[in-house]
Amino acid sequence: MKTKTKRVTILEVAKDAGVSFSAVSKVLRNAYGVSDALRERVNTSIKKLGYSPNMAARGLRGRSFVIGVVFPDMRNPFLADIFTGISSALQRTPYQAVRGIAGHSSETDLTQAMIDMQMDGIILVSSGLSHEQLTDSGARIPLVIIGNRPPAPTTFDTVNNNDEQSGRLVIAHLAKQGAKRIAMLSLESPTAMRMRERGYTMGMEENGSAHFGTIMRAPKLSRGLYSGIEALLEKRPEAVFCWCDEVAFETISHARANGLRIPEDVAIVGHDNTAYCALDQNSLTSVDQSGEQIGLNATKLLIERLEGRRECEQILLQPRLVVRRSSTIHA
Amino acid sequence: MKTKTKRVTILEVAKDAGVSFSAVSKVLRNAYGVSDALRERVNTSIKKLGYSPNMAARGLRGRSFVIGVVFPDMRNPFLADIFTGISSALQRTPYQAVRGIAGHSSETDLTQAMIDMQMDGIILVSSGLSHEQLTDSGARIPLVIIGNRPPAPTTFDTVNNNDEQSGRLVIAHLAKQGAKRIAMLSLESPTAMRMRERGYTMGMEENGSAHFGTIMRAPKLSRGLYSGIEALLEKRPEAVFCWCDEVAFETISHARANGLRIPEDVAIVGHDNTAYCALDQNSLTSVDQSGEQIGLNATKLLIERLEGRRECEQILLQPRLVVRRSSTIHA
DNA sequence: GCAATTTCGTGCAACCTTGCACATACAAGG
DNA sequence: CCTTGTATGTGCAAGGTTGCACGAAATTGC
Repeated sequence: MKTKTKRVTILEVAKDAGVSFSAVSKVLRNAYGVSDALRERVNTSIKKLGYSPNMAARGLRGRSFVIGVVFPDMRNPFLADIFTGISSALQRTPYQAVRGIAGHSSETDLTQAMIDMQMDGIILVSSGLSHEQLTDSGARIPLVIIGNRPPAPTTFDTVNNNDEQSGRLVIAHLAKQGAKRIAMLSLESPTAMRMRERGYTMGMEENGSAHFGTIMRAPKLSRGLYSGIEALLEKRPEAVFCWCDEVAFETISHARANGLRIPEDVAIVGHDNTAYCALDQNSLTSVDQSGEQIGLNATKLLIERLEGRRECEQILLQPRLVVRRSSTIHA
Repeated sequence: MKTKTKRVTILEVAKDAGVSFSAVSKVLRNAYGVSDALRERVNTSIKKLGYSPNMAARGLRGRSFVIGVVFPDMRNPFLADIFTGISSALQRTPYQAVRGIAGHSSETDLTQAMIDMQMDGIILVSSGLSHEQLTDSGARIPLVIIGNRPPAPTTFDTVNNNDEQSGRLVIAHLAKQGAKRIAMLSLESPTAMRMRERGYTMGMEENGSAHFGTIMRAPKLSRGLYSGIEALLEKRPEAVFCWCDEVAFETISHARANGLRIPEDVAIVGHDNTAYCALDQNSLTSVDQSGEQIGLNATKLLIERLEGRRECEQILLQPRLVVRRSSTIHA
């Protein structure tokens, strides 16, 4: 009953094919010095026995061909877009992706765990880690950071949306429609938010309404925000710029519950242009930062790193505003 | 420049502590036969050198203490609830969780990859694999299935919502309000959906409106559904029961866009009671199947398995209807 | 005080793979 | 026919850990 089905190893394949196990290894790695005949024979045996290499053993010796992706949570659908990009970039490569979610275990723990599992490299999304911690991690393992733009990284690559531009786009759009009292709901942690706030502030200054510069920060994406939104709406802003769509949806909900019309009483703008924005009940204006592009680029950078690049690289992508009813004050 | 910072190994810890490396291993595994003094000394060295065991090497020999979780996609927030449950169940155990997303790579590939990575066990969520495939996988590695209820599993455990009950709850609720023409939007793949459909059908029969039993199935959660929803709404059902909240939100969007009032013209009910249901713009009636409980139970079962249990176990959780405005026809 | 038992540590094989150094065979060049 | 070269395959160490078998010392029993 306890048929703990022994794994088929490279050795058994070798025996079956009647060659040395080194030869099998060569075929697997398609290394130099194997005749077509041998390759054929080995491949047949592999298929016959249903062999697949043990990643742990492989990782112990050289590369594991597994890369880790660390997300801050799994509730934000924008992260799904990023992952789509990562997956498709990995499509024609020998690499596999594995994901971890911070939030429960800490980000440092998770990163360490991934190093322990012999991952070849890590993509860290919207990390709350300090510049110092990132530098440290980057020294230990090839690292690409998404959504966090420290001044001058020396040990890792970054891919970011131009968050400053995001903020300015939104404010410019709202200002053009006459809005002056524009509030922002932001987030404490990733430094990308600081950039977005900067864009907001600059936009407000250009707009001549710097006096209303109201930024409210939450520690992280969570339900607890509600009370903050309540308080914010009581100040009666003409518009609210939310750091992500999910918060914007909540803001819409709250505005409606308080009898405010959208966009007449309060215009609302989100960020990320996730799928739900297009739903009629939301019809949310949002800044599109193609998550897929971001994921794609990050993966490209990481693979380049793994192939040997040593200098750091930074990619900045340009956002694009998608206007919908939630901010179309004058229809 | 290429300071590929060598990992600290168990050997260096041993040297630092002035003991054999086997002794260090004993401390790590807190095995029998270590004095407090030695334990102390080793732990100090571990901390001093910042040592952490190499999981790959560990996995090569015995258990890796990593379990894999396979999700069908990462867009459904209900999965986040499940993961929360899994994480908290893992909290006080030595196990770590790692996640993979099917959809790009196939589920079988992913499962195989996890076996290759020496994971100790796997939790498979809403898998589309056949009973046969599951049985096969279960024979190779400890396996718990969530959201898929094959007749009589022999090699794996299952945790499920009572989906039949879900369907009946919904129909009973709608029927009580006088609805007769109730449609259902379902999904092809996991067998759990068949159960939910069964509940719907039984409910419709009890309700005396079996003649309208309209079930529309999509291959998987995706945008493409839209056309199907259009067609369905044209049949003018009094209510639509959607297999998950996301589809319900889309249905709401479509109904609104077509000038239908909710719930007067068409009532809408979702499933999973995800966070967005409570938003004012959705206010979606939904069946609550505590994802957290499901994740918790699945993890418990898996750990029991890893600790040696051999008989299969099946857990069935009872759902609960949460009524909101989207189905409150007579306010 | 000697044997028996317990407690604490050490030695070493095994896990499965990679990748280099090496052996063999066969062809071509002189 | 011997030398050199190339193509193909084999042998083996190494990688970091676990866990068992085994010594050595300390404790106990009588």
